[in-house]
Amino acid sequence: MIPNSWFCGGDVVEIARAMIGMEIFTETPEGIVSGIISETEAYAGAEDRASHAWNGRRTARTETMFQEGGTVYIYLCYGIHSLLNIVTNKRDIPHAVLIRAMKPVSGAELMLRRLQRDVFKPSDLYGPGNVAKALGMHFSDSGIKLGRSLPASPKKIWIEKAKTPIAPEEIAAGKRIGVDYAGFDALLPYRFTLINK
DNA sequence: CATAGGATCGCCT
DNA sequence: GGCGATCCTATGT
Repeated sequence: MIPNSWFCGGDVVEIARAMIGMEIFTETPEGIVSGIISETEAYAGAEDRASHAWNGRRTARTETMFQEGGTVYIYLCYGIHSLLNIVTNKRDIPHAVLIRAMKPVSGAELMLRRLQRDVFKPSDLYGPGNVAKALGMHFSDSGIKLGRSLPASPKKIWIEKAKTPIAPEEIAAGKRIGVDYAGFDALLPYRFTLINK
């Protein structure tokens, strides 16, 4: 299991890149599921117009991002979708990595049931809303720590290092999705994808 | 209290 | 490529 200290203090962009190929797990009363992380985006806190914490904005929702690395920040988007992020710095530095896609590994049946689907379409599990849904994570779980559950929550979430190492040329960088409102920051190459071979 | 808008998705054409 | 769903969050009065 990747220790939470690994998420404390490094460059959020490099952490987002390094998370490609890692396997993310959740355990709930329904069972254990996992997937290989295949797309991430870095959100670089106060200096990043695309971040909810831009300009140091600190509210009830974004407070979770100001916690220490290894905290899980989940928020509701468009009234429907829970989006899952891992906080990646020291306390009070609101950096986070959004998990946008993964390749199903364990618990495919449970994930498909959660998605109300018969097959993965496309073959990868694409879209941040779908990732959180398949993992059984909900915005009300925001604030949970990697590696252990909140006392009130029966859910657990953790990340393991890649079983097969990912070569640098297998990772593509590009601009982030859906952040056109962020001006120049929308053009930063903060999105990483695992190239299919 | 009222309001506008969003780090999206799936279905339709 | 376009559009509606759907509701919390942030902001303003």
